[in-house]
Amino acid sequence: MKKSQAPTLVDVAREAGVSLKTASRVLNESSNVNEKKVARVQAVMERLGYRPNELARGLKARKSEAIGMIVPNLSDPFFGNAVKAVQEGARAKGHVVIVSSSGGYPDLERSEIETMVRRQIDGLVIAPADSCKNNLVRIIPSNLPVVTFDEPIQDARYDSVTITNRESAREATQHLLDHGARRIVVVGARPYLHTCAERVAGYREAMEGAGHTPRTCLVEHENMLTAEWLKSQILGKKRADAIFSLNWVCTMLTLHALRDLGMEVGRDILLLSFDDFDLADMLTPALSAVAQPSEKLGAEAIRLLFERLKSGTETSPRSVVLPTRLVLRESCGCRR
Amino acid sequence: MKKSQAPTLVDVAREAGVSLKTASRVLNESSNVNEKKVARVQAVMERLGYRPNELARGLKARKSEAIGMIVPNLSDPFFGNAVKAVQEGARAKGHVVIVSSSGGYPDLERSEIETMVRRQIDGLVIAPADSCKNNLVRIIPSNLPVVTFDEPIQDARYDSVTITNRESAREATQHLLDHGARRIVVVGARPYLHTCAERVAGYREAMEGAGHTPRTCLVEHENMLTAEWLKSQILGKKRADAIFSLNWVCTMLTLHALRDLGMEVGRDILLLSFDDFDLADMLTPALSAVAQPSEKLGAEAIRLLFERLKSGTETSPRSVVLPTRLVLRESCGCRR
DNA sequence: CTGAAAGCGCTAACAA
DNA sequence: TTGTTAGCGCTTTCAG
Repeated sequence: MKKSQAPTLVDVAREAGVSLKTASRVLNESSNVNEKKVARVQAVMERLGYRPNELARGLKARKSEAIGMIVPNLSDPFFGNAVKAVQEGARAKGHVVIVSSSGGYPDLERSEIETMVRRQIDGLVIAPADSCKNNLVRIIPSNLPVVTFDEPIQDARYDSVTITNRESAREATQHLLDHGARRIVVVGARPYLHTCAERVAGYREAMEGAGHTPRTCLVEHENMLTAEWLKSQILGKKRADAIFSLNWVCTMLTLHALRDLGMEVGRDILLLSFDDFDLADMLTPALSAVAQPSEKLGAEAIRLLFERLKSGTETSPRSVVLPTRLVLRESCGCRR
Repeated sequence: MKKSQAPTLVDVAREAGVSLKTASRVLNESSNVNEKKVARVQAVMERLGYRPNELARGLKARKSEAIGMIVPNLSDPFFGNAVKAVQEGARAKGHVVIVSSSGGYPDLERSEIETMVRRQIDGLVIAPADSCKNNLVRIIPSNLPVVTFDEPIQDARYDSVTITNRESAREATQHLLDHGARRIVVVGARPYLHTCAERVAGYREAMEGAGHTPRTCLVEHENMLTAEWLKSQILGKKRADAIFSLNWVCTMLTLHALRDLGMEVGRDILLLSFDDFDLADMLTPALSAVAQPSEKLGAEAIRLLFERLKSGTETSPRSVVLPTRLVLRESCGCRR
C-alpha cells in the first residue's frame, strides 16, 4: 500500500525517470547534470510540490542548521529584542532558532539545554539564569559552540557579549552625585547575578570615590520588592534623596511603590534606572535611564556564534563588551 | 577510522554487549527486557553520556515534535507574551518552538513558513501579517495543523484565537461618548488587517448609534503616523475632542505627537488606547486602555494546536474568541 | 525475551 | 554525466 505522504526525492526521481542521485544533484544544484534532466526534474518537483526534508538532510550532514536560544523571560522587552536580533541573524545564514524561556530557573534551563542538544542544535545563545558556580558547563557538550550574553558564565570557555555594567553604573551614580544627591540607595534583585554584582560595584566605586556611604538594598528576587520593603529602606533615620534601580523590573516596582508611598519623583526623591524602555520619556517626570543596546547584544551574539561555528570550538573565547547610553531626562534632577 | 563523535545507540549496544534493538528498547522503556540488561545498558548510557538523537528518531517516526511560531514582531510585548505562553505550553508536551519574526511582510512570512515546513514542523501557530486575500493557504500543506491568532485568515479552515475586536472597540468608544466626547477620531494603521477593520467597525457602530459622525484616520503603515499628519487630522475646522487609538504603536506615536503639538491629554483632548501596557498607569494622566489577554491568546493557541494534532486536520475548525478588559484610568475622562 | 535486517529521506563514495 | 550502493541514528517488523 502506497503511503499518502508528502512526496520524497525518490518519488521525484521515479516520476522524472532519473536516478535518485540525479534528483539529489538537481536539488543541490550540483553542476554536473544534463540540462534537460535538470529541467525535467525541476518540473516534476514543481508539479508534485516537493519539499526537501531538512531533517533527513541534517541527519546525513550531522548538522541541523538550528540554533538554540534560552533567555530568562521572553516577555521582557530586553530579551524580546535580543531574540529578534538573533533570529534575524540566524535567518540570514539559513538557520532557524529554537527558543525557550527559562523563567530564571537553573533547573529548567538545564533541561531545556538537554532538549536542544538532543535535537542536535548547531549552537547555543544563552542568557544564563544563574551565572557563577555554574553547572551548565557539565551538561553542554564540549564541542557545542556557545555564546552567553547579558550574564557571562564565570570561568567558562564560551564567547560572551555583555555591557559595561560597572562603568555604566558608576557613571550613572556619579551623575546623581553631581546633582547633589548624597544618600543614594541602590535597589536591585538577585545579587548572585554577575550583572547585578557589577552594577552594585560600580555604584560603590562612585559613592566611595565621593566619600559617601553606599546603601545597598538588594532582594533575593524581584517579587520581594514591595512598597513596604522599599519604604523601610528609603525612609530610615537618614532619608534617601535618590534611588538608582538596577533593572527594568526593579524600576517598575519602584515607580509603583513610590506612588503608593505618596512620594513624587523629582521633588521628594531622584530616580535613575538601569534599563530604558518605551514611554520612559512620557512619564512625569520623564525617566532618566541607562539604555542597553538590546538588539545589538543579540546581533553580536549571533555574529560570534557563526564565527565560532566556522573556527571550531578550540580557539580561545572572545568577549564583546558593549557600551550603554546614559539617557538624561528629568527624574535624575536634570531640567529639560 | 573511528569518528570521535558523540556516542550513538550502536556504541551503547556494543559497549553493553547487547543488540542494537535491545538498547533501543531500554531507551524507550519498552517492557520486554531482561532487568539485568536494562541496568547494564543504562549504566553504559550514563557512562558514555549518551544522548538520543531526536532528529533521527523523528525521521523514523515522521514527526519532529517541533512547532513553528511566526509573529510580526518579536519585540512587541504583546507577541512576546504570546510566544512565551506558546513555548511553555509546547514544552509541557515535550515539543520545542521554532520562532520567527515576519516583520509584517507577507513575503518573508511565506519564506519562513516554507523553511519551517521543510524542517518538518508538526504544527504552526501564526499571527498573520496580512490576513484577507491570503496566499498562505497555498503554500501550507493541507495536512499541517495550523492555528492563527490575533489576526484570522479569511475563509481558511484553520483554528483561530482572536479577541472581541468589534465589541471591545464599540464599548471603548461608547465610554468616550459617555464622557461627553462627540468628535472622536479613531487613529489606526494598516486598515487592510481584519483586526483593524473590526475595531473601526465597532467604533463606527457606537458613533452612528449615538448619532455622531465617525472620523476615521487610518494610515497604511504606522511609520506614516507623524505629528504633522495627526495635527491635520485632529485640528480641522471641527477640532477633535477625543482620540481612540487602535494599537500599541499608534498609541505611543499619538502620545508623542500630542506632546509635540503641546496638547495635554485629559485637558485638551481625551485618549483611549486599544492595547494596555506596563506603565500605562504611571503616565500623567494615567492612560485608559482596552487590555488584551496576550498570554491567554498564546495559551489558547497552543492548546488548540495540540487538540488538532490529535484529532487530525479533517474535523471542522474551531475558533476561540477571548474577551478584553476595559481598564479605566484617567485619560478617557475618568477621575480617580 | 532477543536480534538480524530493512528502511525513514537524503547525501556521498565509487564505479560505470 | 550518471547510477549503484552504503550509510546518518534510530525504530520496527518478524523470525529465532
